Amino acid sequence: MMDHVDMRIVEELSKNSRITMKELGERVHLTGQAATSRVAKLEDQGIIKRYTVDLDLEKLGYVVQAFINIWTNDLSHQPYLSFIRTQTEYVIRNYKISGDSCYLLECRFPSNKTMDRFLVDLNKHVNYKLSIVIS
Amino acid sequence: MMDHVDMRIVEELSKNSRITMKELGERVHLTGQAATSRVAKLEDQGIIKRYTVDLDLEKLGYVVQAFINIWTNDLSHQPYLSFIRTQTEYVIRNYKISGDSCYLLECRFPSNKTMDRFLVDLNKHVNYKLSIVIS
DNA sequence: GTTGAAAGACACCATCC
DNA sequence: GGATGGTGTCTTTCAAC
Repeated sequence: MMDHVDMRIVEELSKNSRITMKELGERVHLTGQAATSRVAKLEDQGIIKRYTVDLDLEKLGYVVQAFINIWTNDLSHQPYLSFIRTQTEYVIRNYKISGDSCYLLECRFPSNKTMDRFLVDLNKHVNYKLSIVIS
Repeated sequence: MMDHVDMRIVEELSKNSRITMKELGERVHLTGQAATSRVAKLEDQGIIKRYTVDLDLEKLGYVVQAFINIWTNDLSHQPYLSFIRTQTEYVIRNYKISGDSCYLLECRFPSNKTMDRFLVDLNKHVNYKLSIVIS
């Protein structure tokens, strides 16, 4: 499926996904057209899911970043899962994990005040342990 | 600094960073030139850090994804920090966090065997608690 | 921030190896 | 699978408003 050239392509696109296909081709010693068709295949296979940007969350006004471990004794996790689906502004990702806790929730908040409000609401559904990201 | 149009631009580029400036302009009701200059400003301000891709790690052969909480009693964290800098293939991100543990390490591995080797080496520098990502 | 026009670069197509 | 050549589109850089 993936050969070394595909690996190099994925690597280069991770570094800068807005380069032209011609430029990408040169970096992996291919013509632009060959690069284009390989990238199209990677997209079709779902290996490349989407093209996106790395943003500076602090500069965007999200001053607080946090990881929140989630515990719940309920057999159904639906109340929790429904709740976080309503909080897309603050929730970056929600991982189901093995180990002590049930989920690991990655969040960002514009202030401690909004985080506090979020945690109060979260606490209606589950127990949690908060870890603030320092760097 | 950031107005609503800039917010919309960042939003659209998050969804697809490979659209043309003309297309981006249309989506936020601007001309291509105006979109280009706004994006250039966002890049200069460091709000847009880089253009990248979302990859399917499983399809790339990284079958195991894990979060690892790190504890250390050493005053200097340098041995640990030096170690993870040598493990760029497996380490996605390393967060310094508040709370119980010192760091939260996000990793991916092509197999349980490679993860085990990593953990054995990691254990020479710090104590850890492993959480495997299920979904 | 918009419009318009120029040159250059790129993407996409079919065709070929 | 990859390379070549032609056409239409986009980008870039001016200008003036």
